[in-house]
Amino acid sequence: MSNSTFSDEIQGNSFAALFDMPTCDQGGGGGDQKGFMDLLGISEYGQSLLDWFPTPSSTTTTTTTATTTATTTTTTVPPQQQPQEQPLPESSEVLNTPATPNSSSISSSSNEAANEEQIKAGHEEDQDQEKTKKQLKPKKKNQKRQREPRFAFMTKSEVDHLDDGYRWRKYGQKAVKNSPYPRSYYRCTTTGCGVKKRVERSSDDPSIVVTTYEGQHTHPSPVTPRGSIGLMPEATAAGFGAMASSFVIPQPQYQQQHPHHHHLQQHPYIYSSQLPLNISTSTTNLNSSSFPSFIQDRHFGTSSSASLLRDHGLLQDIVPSQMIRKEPKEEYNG
DNA sequence: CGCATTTGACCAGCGC
DNA sequence: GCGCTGGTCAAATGCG
Repeated sequence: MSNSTFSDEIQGNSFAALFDMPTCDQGGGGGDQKGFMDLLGISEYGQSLLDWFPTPSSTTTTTTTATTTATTTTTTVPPQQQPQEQPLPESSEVLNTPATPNSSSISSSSNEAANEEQIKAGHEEDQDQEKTKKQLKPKKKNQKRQREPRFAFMTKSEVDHLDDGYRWRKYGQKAVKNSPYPRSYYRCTTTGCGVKKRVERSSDDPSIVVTTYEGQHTHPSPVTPRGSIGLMPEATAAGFGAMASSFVIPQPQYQQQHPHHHHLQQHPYIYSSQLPLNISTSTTNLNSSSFPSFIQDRHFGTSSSASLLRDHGLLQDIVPSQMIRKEPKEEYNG
């Protein structure tokens, strides 16, 4: 079931957050009506939070600290919550994430590097071998297919495929076991960029879309999202409802090299996979230690935090994966 | 015409 | 070894 899939990553230590997307996309919101969410998640590599979402400004170290220090409060989801326990093939990587911040950072970094190498090599190989007409990828049997670091996030949206500023090409769709909703596979269309993402709906709550990114873009976002959130920081801080255009995945390198990519700064919520998932839907908790302080520091600042706190309703949509999985059942059953 | 999507087939990994 | 499932490929099709 799709549940197991997400929860795999979620349990493993990937982060999960739920956002209530404004449904402007349906109502003729005009423009890039794709549901927008500004939450960024990190999965297996706690440290990679930085890699994925480095602080655009100068608070990088803050993020690092917050990410690593939070490791003690990892929330694990009791297996029995899953109607069907399944082996977690994907999560194997996720779950194997080193528990120690340091090791995670190191392994993560090395992994990334290694992965990149492999990706490049793989691409060349593929292009050669693929030309041999679907001779069926002579994948290396010796070593398991290496997966890139992934992170998943949940979005409450009517739109399956969120516009994140990059161009994606759908290359597959599969029915998900125990889920009425199919899973779609996308690949970044940019040459040489092997980033992939999967999009599927939660079987528990159809309104929730789970997007899993795999790999890192090797290029800047080709598309400057309209409504560039970066142009309306206040609106962003004020809440998701005000944001309309797209979900932007920041690219570390380019972000730093191209500070004009303001929209990349629009990530009010960054969850470390190792942060407590029991972030209550209550905004109170957002203010407490259970909510990564760096998030506020980085993205909201003091004034923004105030705005944040005012957005009680919107923030309530950020719920831990546990709740996402449990609540619907209760609701539906009750 | 070029690009994106759809969709059936195929392969790899894993559990039994 | 077999079957199941996830992931990928690529031809066919659709769309601007």
